[in-house]
Amino acid sequence: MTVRVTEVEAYAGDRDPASHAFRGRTARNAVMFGPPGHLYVYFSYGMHHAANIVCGPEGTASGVLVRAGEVVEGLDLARTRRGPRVRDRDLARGPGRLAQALGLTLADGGADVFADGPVRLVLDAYPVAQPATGPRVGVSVAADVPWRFWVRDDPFVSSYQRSPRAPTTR
DNA sequence: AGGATGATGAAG
DNA sequence: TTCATCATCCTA
Repeated sequence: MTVRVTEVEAYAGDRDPASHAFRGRTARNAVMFGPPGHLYVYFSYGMHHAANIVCGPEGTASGVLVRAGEVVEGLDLARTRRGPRVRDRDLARGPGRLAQALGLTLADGGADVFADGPVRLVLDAYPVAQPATGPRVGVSVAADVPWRFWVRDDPFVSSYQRSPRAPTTR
């Protein structure tokens, strides 16, 4: 299966209160402290997996959450994994959906995305000249940091930034 | 608008 | 050993 990534979020390890690695190394986030190019998969809300790619040098614990993409090859497999009622546009639109389409689970954590394995990251010089940026999804802390990046006007990005919830007074 | 559902980690 | 907290998605 091939997925064109359309949306990502950056997490800056110990300097980023929104990062899983902010409070130091644990069994779950240990991969993030390792060398870059490896998969950090976590399980959230009791039902969804989400995939990150470790991107800092060893010991730095930064990562990129792959939030959405377009399944451009292997649609049948993606449809099988996601279910018959899912529209093609929604096959990998969202972190949990993308992980499910790729068949990723906790067992895939630590995999090297630049080596032979369950997932491979290919840099094909796809030009994203002016990516849109904005605050990250679901993080209440460090909401001022625009570390979410997506392909502008691409239908295969998750829908949150289209309907940014108005600043609620609380 | 709200419920599901389980790993995780901090507290006790 | 509990318990609140989630870098969410689905159904209503």
